[in-house]
Amino acid sequence: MARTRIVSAPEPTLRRLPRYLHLLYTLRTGGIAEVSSTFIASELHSDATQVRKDIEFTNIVGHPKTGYIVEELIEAIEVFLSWDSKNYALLAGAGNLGTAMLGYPNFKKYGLIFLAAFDSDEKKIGTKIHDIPVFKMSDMPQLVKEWHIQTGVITVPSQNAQQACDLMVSSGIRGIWNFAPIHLKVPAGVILENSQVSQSLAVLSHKLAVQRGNRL
Amino acid sequence: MARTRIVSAPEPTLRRLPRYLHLLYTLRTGGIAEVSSTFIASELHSDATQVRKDIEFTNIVGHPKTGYIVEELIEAIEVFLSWDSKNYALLAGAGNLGTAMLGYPNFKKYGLIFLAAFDSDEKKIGTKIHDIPVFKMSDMPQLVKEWHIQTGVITVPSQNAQQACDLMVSSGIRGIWNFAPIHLKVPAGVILENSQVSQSLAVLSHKLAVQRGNRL
DNA sequence: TAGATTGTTAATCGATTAACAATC
DNA sequence: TAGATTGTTAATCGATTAACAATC
Repeated sequence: MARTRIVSAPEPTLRRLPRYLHLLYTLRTGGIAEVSSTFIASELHSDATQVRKDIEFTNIVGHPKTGYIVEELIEAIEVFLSWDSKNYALLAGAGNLGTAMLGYPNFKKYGLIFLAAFDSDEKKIGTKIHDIPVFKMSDMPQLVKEWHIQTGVITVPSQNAQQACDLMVSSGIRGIWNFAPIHLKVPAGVILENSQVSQSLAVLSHKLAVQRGNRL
Repeated sequence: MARTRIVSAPEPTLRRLPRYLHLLYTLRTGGIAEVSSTFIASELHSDATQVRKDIEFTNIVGHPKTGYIVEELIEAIEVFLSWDSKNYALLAGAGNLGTAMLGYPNFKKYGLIFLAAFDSDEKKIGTKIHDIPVFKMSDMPQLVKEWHIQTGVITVPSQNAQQACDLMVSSGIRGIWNFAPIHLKVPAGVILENSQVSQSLAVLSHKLAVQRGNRL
């Protein structure tokens, strides 16, 4: 079976696709089989042309008058985001945030499967958190190879983040998802994605301040 | 003292400012008093002109040849993001993620202070999580007024998120920080910021897939 | 001074939005 | 058919990047 070559899309598109997907899941649950870009746009306070442009990247074709088949669209977006196949992951830093990540039920939907956690705390090593075994840091290189882990999640404190990152890189991790509020240095070829709550909070608290200022 | 009116900035700028701030904290800890846009750009793999443009929004003025005073810049960014003043918050949904949020030590730096958590689980109501008391949902309107809470964090499951959101809005919450993977409807005037891990993961897993495709 | 840096204007780039023929 | 929608080209918008005079 010829698999269509996945080409890259602009980041804004990549960030919007999960929003469409969540809406489509709701529609499917409601037994709705077809959906138009107009409807998606009005539900998400977006623009119909933008929705169509975004959908185009997934190589799906719609039908004039009726729109897109919900089931087809779901599958196309899942394939495009690579959420249809398993993405084995490890996590470094089994603290509050790390524990929450290991127990987050939605990751399975996104193909992300945690096989191992790593921590430097002796008391945690050898235990299981949400059914995932915790290992000592030095076990990482071996387990990455044995279990074909390609994604590493960093939930250690800032001051240990670069060290954890370096260990992941030297272990053979291909993509790093960083939750520590610090800029990590990675070699070319390793993909780094920062998910920093501080960025999101900055937008919210600044907007709140502007709003307060406007009502003075 | 005349306080400069805070004007809005583009979202990309707002998202970059915390990155500068984290670097500046590191510099301050290292005893460095001055920094140039060139240096910040090279450290963060960014562009010096962009750094200067971003900094301009904070109304700080630099010095030719030497750059900016680290201490001044830190304060200006903190003021601009409104991280210098207290932002009282509540959280709805004291599960795995909610518990992690309540215990996240960095929020204090960003001015975010949790005064109350809300949950529908009888067993959690009346207890404390990371020193923050857990109330029943129906107590929300009264506590928001009494404690002047203006920010609400949503960490409930998707199917309960809109309900939690509506309760926050009717209680008088001005800004909502949503972690549920669903599109929330809020009235005009209420600020909604989505911090959805799925968006960040979409970027990472798609890039990983493209990289894999390129090496076939 | 010479040279590094800022502040700012102009040029470029890329994403969003508008317009509309093709389709069913 | 009439009318709603797609797919796509063109126009607009806004952010990024380049260029450079002013500054110390």
